[in-house]
Amino acid sequence: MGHRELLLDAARRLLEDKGYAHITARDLVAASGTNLASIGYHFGSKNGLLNAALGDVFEEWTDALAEVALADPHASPLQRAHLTWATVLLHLADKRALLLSFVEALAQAERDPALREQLAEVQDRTRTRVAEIVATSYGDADVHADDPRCTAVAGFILAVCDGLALQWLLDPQRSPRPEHLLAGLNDLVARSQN
Amino acid sequence: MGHRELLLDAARRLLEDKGYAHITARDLVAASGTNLASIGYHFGSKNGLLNAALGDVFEEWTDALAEVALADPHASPLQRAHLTWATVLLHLADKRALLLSFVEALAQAERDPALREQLAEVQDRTRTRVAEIVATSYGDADVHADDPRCTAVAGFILAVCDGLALQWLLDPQRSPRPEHLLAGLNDLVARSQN
DNA sequence: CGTCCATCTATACGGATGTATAAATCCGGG
DNA sequence: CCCGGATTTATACATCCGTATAGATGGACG
Repeated sequence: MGHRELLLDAARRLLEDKGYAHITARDLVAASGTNLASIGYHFGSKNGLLNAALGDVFEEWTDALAEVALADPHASPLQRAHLTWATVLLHLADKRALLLSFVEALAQAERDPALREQLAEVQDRTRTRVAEIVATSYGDADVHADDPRCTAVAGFILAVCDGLALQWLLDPQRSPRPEHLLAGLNDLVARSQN
Repeated sequence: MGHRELLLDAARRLLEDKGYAHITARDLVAASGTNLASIGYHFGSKNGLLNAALGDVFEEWTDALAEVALADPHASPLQRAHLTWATVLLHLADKRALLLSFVEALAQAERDPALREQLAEVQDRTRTRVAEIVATSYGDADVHADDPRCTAVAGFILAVCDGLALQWLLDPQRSPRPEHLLAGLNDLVARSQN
């Protein structure tokens, strides 16, 4: 394996247990057994390397979620949403540093257009994907993923995912539990129909 | 005004238009017309100063939101939620750097227990406050803010707020619009009742 | 007026970091 | 075998940052 692959691997490992912002070029060298200058040679800069690695990890994470949401082909949209939220919360504990990496990257993206573009693209792809799942669960061939109803539901589900993760990051103890979310949602809608 | 107040003011100003992470001690000195050593003298450290300022700004922001949510005493919970989401999205454009400061602070909080404690406390207070509003709109004297139904709804509303803000930060163009959220929510629940 | 404490000033220190440079090494092809 | 481009190595550089230190200043008070 060349230094390129070694560095990419090390970056992924570090992202998953040290976060993004506090990884130094020398950390990457130590974890990969390569050389300081190889970072610049293969990736242009430290951030170039980190961002390349981050994209991969991010994508895998959303892949895993999509798989869960699709597990039961007969689930209703709400059931899928609930399942997704529950899964997010369930796996959060293992992925704390990774989640932190996303948050740090999000902050960093404000000053790094390339990174921002990359993250936005992943986000958009995720939204589209969720919209597709929603469309499928309509069971109506005329309803496609780009139907406003589907994108709306997708945006909503993902907003809850993001918000959940954020609240959990700050205070796991008091963060909402999935069944409460579902109850809250039902209650919210029920009360407005009186 | 002593250096203490000058620094606090400068910190708030910088937080609102430069974010958190990239403020240097020398920025604070320049913006306040004080002295490098005054930071240490009055606040112990640069982060001490920044965190003190951040707490204030954060609190004002949630105050403003609560006021909006309470504007119409006859609104249903869902109407309040919708109004809150719409308001968040509406004001986001003015508060971009501030929102970024929160995200950066959230990342920083992982390595700064005092900051984390402080942010978690504000979050908790906010959640309680929203729960109180929800309880009020039940119009039932037996339902209090600590009723699970209220805290559940509150957690849910805030999760959506957070998620919305996050998506908007990354990509304002394609972030969900409040009316779509509402439509998505209704659709989600309606479809699950078939 | 003189003392003393709080506050303010100017500067130095120590350290860490990302990147560039130049030399060494490797390896495939002629 | 040997050449040359690709890669790897070792190190130097330049910069920036947070904080500590030591002394100046100012004003309240006896």
